[in-house]
Amino acid sequence: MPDGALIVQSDKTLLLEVDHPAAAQARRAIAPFAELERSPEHIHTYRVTPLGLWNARAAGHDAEQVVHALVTHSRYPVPQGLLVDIAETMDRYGRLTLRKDDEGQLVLVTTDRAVLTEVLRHKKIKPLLGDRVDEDTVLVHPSERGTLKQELLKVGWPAEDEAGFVDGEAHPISLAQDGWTLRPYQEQAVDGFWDGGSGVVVLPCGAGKTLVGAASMAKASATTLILVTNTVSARQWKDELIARTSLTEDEIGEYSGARKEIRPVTIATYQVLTLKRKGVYPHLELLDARDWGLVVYDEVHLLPAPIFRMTADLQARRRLGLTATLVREDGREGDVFSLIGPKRFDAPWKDIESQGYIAPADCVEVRVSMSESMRMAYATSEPEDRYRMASTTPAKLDVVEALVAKHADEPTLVIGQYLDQLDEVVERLGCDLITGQTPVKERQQLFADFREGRTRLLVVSKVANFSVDLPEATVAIQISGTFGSRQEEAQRLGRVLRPKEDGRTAHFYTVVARDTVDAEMAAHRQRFLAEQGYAYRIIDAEDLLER
DNA sequence: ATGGGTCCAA
DNA sequence: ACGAATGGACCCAT
Repeated sequence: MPDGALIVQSDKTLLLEVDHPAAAQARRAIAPFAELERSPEHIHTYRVTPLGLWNARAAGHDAEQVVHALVTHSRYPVPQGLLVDIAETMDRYGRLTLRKDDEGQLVLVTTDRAVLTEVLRHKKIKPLLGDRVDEDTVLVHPSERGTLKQELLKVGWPAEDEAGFVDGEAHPISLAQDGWTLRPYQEQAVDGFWDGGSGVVVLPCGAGKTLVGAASMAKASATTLILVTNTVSARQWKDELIARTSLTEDEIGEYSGARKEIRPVTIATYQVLTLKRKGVYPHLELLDARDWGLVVYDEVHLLPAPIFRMTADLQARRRLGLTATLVREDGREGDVFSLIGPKRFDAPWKDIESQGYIAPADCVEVRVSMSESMRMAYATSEPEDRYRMASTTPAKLDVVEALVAKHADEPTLVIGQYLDQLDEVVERLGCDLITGQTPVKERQQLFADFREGRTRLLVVSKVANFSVDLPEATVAIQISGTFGSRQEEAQRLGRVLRPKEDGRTAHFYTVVARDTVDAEMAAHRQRFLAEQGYAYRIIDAEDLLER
């Protein structure tokens, strides 16, 4: 009898039977190269993509390992064509290599003349290349190093970049030696990045990405430019660097709208760099203000498009990308691969959980039925109004109340996207509310009340996605969210995953209106977490309310 | 110089 | 395809 957990199909999809005893093992085996596409209750669908295979390749996996993973877990004989295809795709990475020749010139060399000939014929690639040195070698203008990698990836011949980096201006940085050490996975992440030279480290929220950055800076011991999404995060980086490294306050500069300090370590917001005036970028000078030895990109999944363009010109500098999820809602994963670098380290959330660094989580989707009148209104409404209508159905309020009562003595966050809906929750439950309009002072006060246990229930809007100083909770109840955003889901779950002193399980609820677009979007959002091995339980609101 | 408020882009 | 939050510019008051 065939009994693997996977069904491997020739269209490059993999079907994983979730309740199979070896499902977890199979999921782990395919995670390095397959992306989860759909995750309903029983069968999850993964897709094998070229980018996934190349990331696996860059991480040191070879085709043999990928094939082995499939063959081991497959229920039926694996289609031969697929195996051939996988081997061929993986083999495409590294046929072309960027490196420095003996005279120090940047060249593209190949182990396969036909490939070089093929790419030379591409209209977009030809102009990026200089004279042909010999049959297997062609000159590359240093300024086209990034663009060339982007274009080569697009035509399916991603180049391995071994051209190395400038050291940049040296600056002594060491990790503080006062009774703490990097966690093993952080150490591995730093080594993975350093050996690769540039690329992306993927770690869950709260797993200490900043420390991976700090340790990489210590390894480089060079002037460093750190790019972050917002000013709160900039301040956090600064505090953390002062606490955990030999760096002092006056060695770290802030380059934002308010300040324009350029110091050996400079922390800048993406926005200030992307600011455009009459068609030019006035703050681009920052990138050349110093001979940076390392550029750190925080939250790579949010990297704005203009930064990609600027990064194309920074290919000679070491680049470290940090993120909780490589998924981008705009599909520019390929540009992250070409311009920042391949994935160098990736710790599945479940692995970090089993080591006790993040709390175990119980994820539940609660399905509520809309009232008859709401259903009629929904059925006759314009498609553009439907999402909001379903998301904000008043029936959700009863569920929130019941869940809050069920976890009466635990710190609980209610998270939603529509301010009116949040007002209703506050009215019903009589608790505090934090939105974008809440002044910073008041926010900090409310955060402090919650953190120190004076209040146990807090309703928050989308600020929850951004604000780094949101206190930890053990229960999060999500009542509405951005159109199926996977990374939002990841952020929000991250909010409750700080390990609890007593090893307690965190609870993550998503309240969804049955038979509506709300439910569809929820399914889409949950894809990322399912990929990380979190199983959603689905329960009926009616069952919850009876008890 | 610093802190607040309003407006705007994406 | 939407509503909400953001950082930054600009302006004004100390």
